[in-house]
Amino acid sequence: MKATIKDVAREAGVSVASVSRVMNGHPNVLPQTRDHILQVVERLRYTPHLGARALITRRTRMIGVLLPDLHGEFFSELIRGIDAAAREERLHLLLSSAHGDAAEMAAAITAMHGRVEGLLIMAPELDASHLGERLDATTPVVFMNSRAQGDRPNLAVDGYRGARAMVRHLVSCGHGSIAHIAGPPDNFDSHERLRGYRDELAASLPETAPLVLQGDFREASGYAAGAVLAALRPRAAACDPRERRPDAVFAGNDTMAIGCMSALAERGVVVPEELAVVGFDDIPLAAFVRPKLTTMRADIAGLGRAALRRLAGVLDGAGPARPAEPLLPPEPVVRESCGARSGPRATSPPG
Amino acid sequence: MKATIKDVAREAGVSVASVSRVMNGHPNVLPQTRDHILQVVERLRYTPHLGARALITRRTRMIGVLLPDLHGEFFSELIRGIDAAAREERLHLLLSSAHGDAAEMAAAITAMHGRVEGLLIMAPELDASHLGERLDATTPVVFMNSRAQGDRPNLAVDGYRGARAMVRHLVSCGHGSIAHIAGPPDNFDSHERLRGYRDELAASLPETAPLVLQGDFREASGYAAGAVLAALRPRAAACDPRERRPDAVFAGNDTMAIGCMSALAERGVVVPEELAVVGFDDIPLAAFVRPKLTTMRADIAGLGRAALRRLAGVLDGAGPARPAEPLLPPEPVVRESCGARSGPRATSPPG
DNA sequence: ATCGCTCATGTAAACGATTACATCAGCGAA
DNA sequence: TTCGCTGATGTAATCGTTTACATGAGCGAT
Repeated sequence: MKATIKDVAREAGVSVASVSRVMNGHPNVLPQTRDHILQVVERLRYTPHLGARALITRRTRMIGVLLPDLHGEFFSELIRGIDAAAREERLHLLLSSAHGDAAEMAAAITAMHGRVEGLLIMAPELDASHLGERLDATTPVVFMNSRAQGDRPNLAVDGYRGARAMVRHLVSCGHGSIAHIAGPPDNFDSHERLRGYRDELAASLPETAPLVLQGDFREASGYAAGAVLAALRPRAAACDPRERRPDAVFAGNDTMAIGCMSALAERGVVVPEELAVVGFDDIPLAAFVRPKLTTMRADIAGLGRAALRRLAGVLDGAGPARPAEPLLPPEPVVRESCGARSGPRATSPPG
Repeated sequence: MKATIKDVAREAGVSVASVSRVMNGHPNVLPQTRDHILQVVERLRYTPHLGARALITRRTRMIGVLLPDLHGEFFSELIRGIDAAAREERLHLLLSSAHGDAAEMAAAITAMHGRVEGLLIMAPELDASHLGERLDATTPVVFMNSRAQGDRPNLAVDGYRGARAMVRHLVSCGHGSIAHIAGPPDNFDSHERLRGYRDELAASLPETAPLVLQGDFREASGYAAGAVLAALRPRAAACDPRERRPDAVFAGNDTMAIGCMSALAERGVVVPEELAVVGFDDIPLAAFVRPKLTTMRADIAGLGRAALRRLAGVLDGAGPARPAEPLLPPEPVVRESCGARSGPRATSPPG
């Protein structure tokens, strides 16, 4: 059995109060007493029981992190950011991932009561709005990349503006028809990026119809979409515009973009000359595929870091002020896969 | 302030014991009493304070996960496996990542005392052996991919055998000279894979000298290594064998392999015809790069899952028996980048 | 009526810390 | 000597639970 404060007190011939005082660095304890207690602490290998301490101080310094079923680099980057900030703030992370539905998430929240001081939640499911009711008003919560939850803080990358900027960039590269590989339906990020694609397309290329391929943010779905695109008639041979392959495809994230390029390469469709491909997120790997992927940098780690800092702020009494969080603006990083460097293409050859 | 068990008891006109009993599903409570209490619980939105419960039951159902500075998909896959198993075992995860040195890790362990019932530690630093002293003998620990720590359980992917198998495969593809891109020094995994490379090279290709390029498991270091390899003289033009480019390169992990291929493609070295490239881990992306990456499947998620189950086992009294854990055997997944499909090459053209 | 049993419920002692308050020694001033 | 102050230390309440044990009601057997 592990040593408790009582063991130390008995062994040192002092009261538990004194031990507590030296453990917490309080003044008003004789140097010799302190030294003696410290020796006993060392000898007994005493470590304070943080659970017991938390019970009375009402500070656990733990925060719960609830994440959906995230994949690949997005997940690691997010955690990396959160973890780094938590370290700075001397906070600990209770991680609970892979939440399918709101019910499961509610269960996880219950499981955290009395353990955490605050919650960091990423609930990209569009129907997660009734989740706000499940959490009592007393525990501070910061959302990430979620649909607005009442007036609770919500930090998000601005997928809508990012998507519009990306489509605009493709148009400026001379691409006259642009498809989109969407992320999972009912996902907030997918939704925003799709919405941005639609709106910018309508604004910049009003004569063309949107072409949306359904994906799920994973490699394989990007691959499948790539196969579909490869099967369409190249522009030159096109007759019915509906069977014509677009000039460019904007994937909802980098992972799908890479999957898509894989399918294209396999079928001999050369990127970007025959079909430009761009992504979203700027995962580390984006710079290391061939051709290098043009994408929107989302700074996912920064998002995690900012969210945790925000939460730490309200924990320290900065208060839940400023309910409307500014959306983090993603910025374009132009590499090769968009065809920008090969110069603008002819906009629309006849026939 | 949140409702406590006392509030419920008072409100329902019963004792705290009764409330506790219904909350824990004990028998011996009148159905009508139970129903009444349940109603009050609902009305007051009472949730048991798990910290307080843990204090007396001595079961927190939390386990601490200590990870080094992991990157990319390896990290996500590992967490995914751990998390899935934890969910099954109704355990919660206290995550602490990015531990540079043993001192920082010791601090993290202290910070977990009294919160967790057991520890899952990945300490690939070779000098982490004195870490065992830091943890008292009473808390169960399971290591992952670490150098053996006394007789504590240690689950690991067999990097040594995996590396040998991979080198053997390259040889069987007809490659007569093989380089290696090593992971970070002082890392257990790097070390094992490098050792496997060396030993198998000595066994299968005794006439050739090993060529080891230093990397750090990240994309950029693989890229740098690729640049070095591209600069070497192609086999045909070779004079001094030390300046001759090898036939194949075995990267310490997939991430570096992908970085390496990126550099090669950029410099016009075609994979696998001019230089075969293989990796290790089989991250999801490995199947979606061009050419598709041949690698050793490590089942990282499976490792995490197994480690957590093992820990749950000793928690439930299965005991710390069977100290020597079998190493998980990685298996080769042959795709395109090794040149296997293009048939065996001429082993050694004259000159 | 008494005994003894079962079963629902209540009382109070833990768990391991923190901390307000009490106590007490030492000491200088009146 | 006595008072009051200061500063070190001890006592005990407290945090929100669980649970061993006590209590007491109901009831069939004697």
